[in-house]
Amino acid sequence: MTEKSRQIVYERQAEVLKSLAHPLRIAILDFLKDGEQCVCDIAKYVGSERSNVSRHLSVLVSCGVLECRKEGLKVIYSLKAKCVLDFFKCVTTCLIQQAKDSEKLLRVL
Amino acid sequence: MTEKSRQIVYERQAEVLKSLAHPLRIAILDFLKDGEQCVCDIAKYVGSERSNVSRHLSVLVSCGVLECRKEGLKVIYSLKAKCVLDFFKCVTTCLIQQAKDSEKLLRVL
DNA sequence: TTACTATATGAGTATATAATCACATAGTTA
DNA sequence: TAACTATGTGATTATATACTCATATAGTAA
Repeated sequence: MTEKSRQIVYERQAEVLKSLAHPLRIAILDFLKDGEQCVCDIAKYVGSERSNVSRHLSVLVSCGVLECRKEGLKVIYSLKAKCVLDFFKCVTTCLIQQAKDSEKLLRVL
Repeated sequence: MTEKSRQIVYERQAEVLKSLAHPLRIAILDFLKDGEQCVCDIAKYVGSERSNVSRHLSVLVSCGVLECRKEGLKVIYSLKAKCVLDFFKCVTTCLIQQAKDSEKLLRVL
């Protein structure tokens, strides 16, 4: 792999990770892990405007994390790359470690 | 878990994922997966200014992904949450799927 | 047909993030 | 001591991202 194509891979990987790196989009994943849902129900769950949710959904679709299909008036979104759900265990490990470190620091102060 | 604390968890998870969602920081992880390194060598590897790299490193440390120690003049950074390396297999799966989908579309056009 | 519902998108604004340069600090070596 | 090296940080600017509102489109139902 050349230096240039390595850079491109890093950029594309960053795009996918960026698509996951937003509280509202994480809430969407958390909702969809239990099954497919339409935009209106997703919007209700995450507590944001439909237009905003629609845009966040399209980010996730364009990165291949979600997929969607039309069903009458509704558009039904579902998880495509289920492996992203595994990320959260590791992320939670980081957060717990951070919390422990803060605690340790507090005891020294 | 209350609705409010759920939101806070999503936000903190997003912070950690955001710390990974940058090409330069992914390059750093790629370099550090083979062992600890000082800022100057990391900067050489990723091809960016030390001051810039230093800032990116501090983002990763503050999210608990990296840790560091002083050794004389140098500061040595290393992977703390090695589990983040597992993310890249899944991310690559998304990218390959995307590429396949584009290919499929091309054949229809 | 008209009225309605679900979804998507353009434009504008606010906010967040990244890169650069200058400078500060800490440790090293002559 | 002075000169040097590695690292970190403040300030500025450029760019990217997210949210809101208005509007467009597509399908449904009266």
